Amino acid sequence: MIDKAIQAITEPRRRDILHLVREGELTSSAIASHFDISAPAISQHLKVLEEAGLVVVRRAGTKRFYGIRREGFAELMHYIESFWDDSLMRLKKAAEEEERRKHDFN
Amino acid sequence: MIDKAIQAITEPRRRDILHLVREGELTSSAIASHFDISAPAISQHLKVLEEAGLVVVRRAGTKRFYGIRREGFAELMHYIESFWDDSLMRLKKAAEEEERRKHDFN
DNA sequence: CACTTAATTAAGTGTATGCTAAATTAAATT
DNA sequence: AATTTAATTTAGCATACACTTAATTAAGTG
Repeated sequence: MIDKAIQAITEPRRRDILHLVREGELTSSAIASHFDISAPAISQHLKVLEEAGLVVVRRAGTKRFYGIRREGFAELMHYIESFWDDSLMRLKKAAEEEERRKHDFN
Repeated sequence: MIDKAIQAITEPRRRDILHLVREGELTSSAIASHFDISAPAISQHLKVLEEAGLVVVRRAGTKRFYGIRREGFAELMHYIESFWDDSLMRLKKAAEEEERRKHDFN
């Protein structure tokens, strides 16, 4: 799932879509009106975002309202964080090691 | 830069490379030995990661040591966080609103 | 039940991207 | 200076992906 989420946010227009729906639910056509690409193109992007777990759909009659899915972003953040945390810890240890060596030589 | 960083972590092999160098600096060939693709392919991936600001190179003789660049991941995290925070705040407000309505009706 | 509205799925096309093998760069060794 | 080692750049190819238009689905509405 994390793979799909990362894949999904690669495309700049999909990130733009996420920025739009972050403000609140929007229909497919409302989203499309903000771009100069066709409605099907938007629909395809929304499908990718949905499959990545970054948006959710709520159907109401012929309309479909798209909104952000928090859990998806949480997963994404944790993934990035894992790199951050590990490398941070390693750097911390390296710094401490360096500090220790300094004391030994002086 | 954030665009390049996101673009960079899209490719699964590049994420694998990041996992490897997260443990500590590695040469291009050391990294290549973990994969079944050619050395040039790895080199190209490393270039993408470097241009995205996610790794740094340290040259030593004919060798080049690749290591993680924390700042790059920090940027990435902040970007993801921005979606998270905004939508979280919105949901918090929505929950409070719901709570208020409950009280009004009971 | 035909028609409109909202959206998606399908088919086809051009560009971007990851791979390979071959050529090239650059530093160290003999 | 020639050779070896480490890595990159180049050129070419195959696939993935974002778009388009046309066709299809599905839920109201006259």
